Amino acid sequence: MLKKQEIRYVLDTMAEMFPEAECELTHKNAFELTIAVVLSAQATDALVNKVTPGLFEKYKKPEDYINVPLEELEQDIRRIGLFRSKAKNIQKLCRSLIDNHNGIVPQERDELVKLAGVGRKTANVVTSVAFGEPAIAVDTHVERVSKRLGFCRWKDSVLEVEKTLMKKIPENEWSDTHHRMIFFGRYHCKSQRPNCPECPLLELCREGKKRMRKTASA
DNA sequence: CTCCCGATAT
DNA sequence: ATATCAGGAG
Repeated sequence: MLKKQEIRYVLDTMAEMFPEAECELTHKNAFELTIAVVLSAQATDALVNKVTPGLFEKYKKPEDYINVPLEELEQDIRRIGLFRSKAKNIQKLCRSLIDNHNGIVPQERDELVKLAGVGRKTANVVTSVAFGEPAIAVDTHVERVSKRLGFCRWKDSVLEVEKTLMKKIPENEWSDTHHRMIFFGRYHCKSQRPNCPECPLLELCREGKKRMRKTASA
């Protein structure tokens, strides 16, 4: 596990590597962001960003999503994958916004997670990115980076990972480091071919050193 | 836990 | 061919 001093070094190094890390899902408001994050489950941001421009041109308000047949919405998001469940969730989500929230995306995490298709991770993204609340959304990248680097234990659940990160990182740095960890995981500490040879954190990364030994002897 | 699912990288 | 992608519902 990383020591306090090492965590400071990791955070500073990531800040140097990705100084302008931010949400890469294109959106113009909280509603579009919510839809985009729901769509992004098990899909790349790049793919979602190919679909959402046309989608947001056609569907501007919650009413627009429920005023078309489910099959039509399914076809409009088909390329992203998991399209049947996502289309259904989006229509339920929009009905709930209209019925319970005056057509507006609520700011409270407790209310956000009640929406169809919105779990803890999506709620954290929305509160953080759209409403400026400190939060650490643990997605596949944050989880992988945290475990490889030793912020937490390999067996920890995503909720445990989030709790540990919140405890070990100052609250005013949550949102920035959250995005930097995503960039670090997406572009450097990748799942399939992590760039350990050029990693400035290799010396304190147990997983990285293990991988280097493996490739050296192969 | 399984299922949902197409696009892309390896 | 297979693994992975800003996960969540049942």
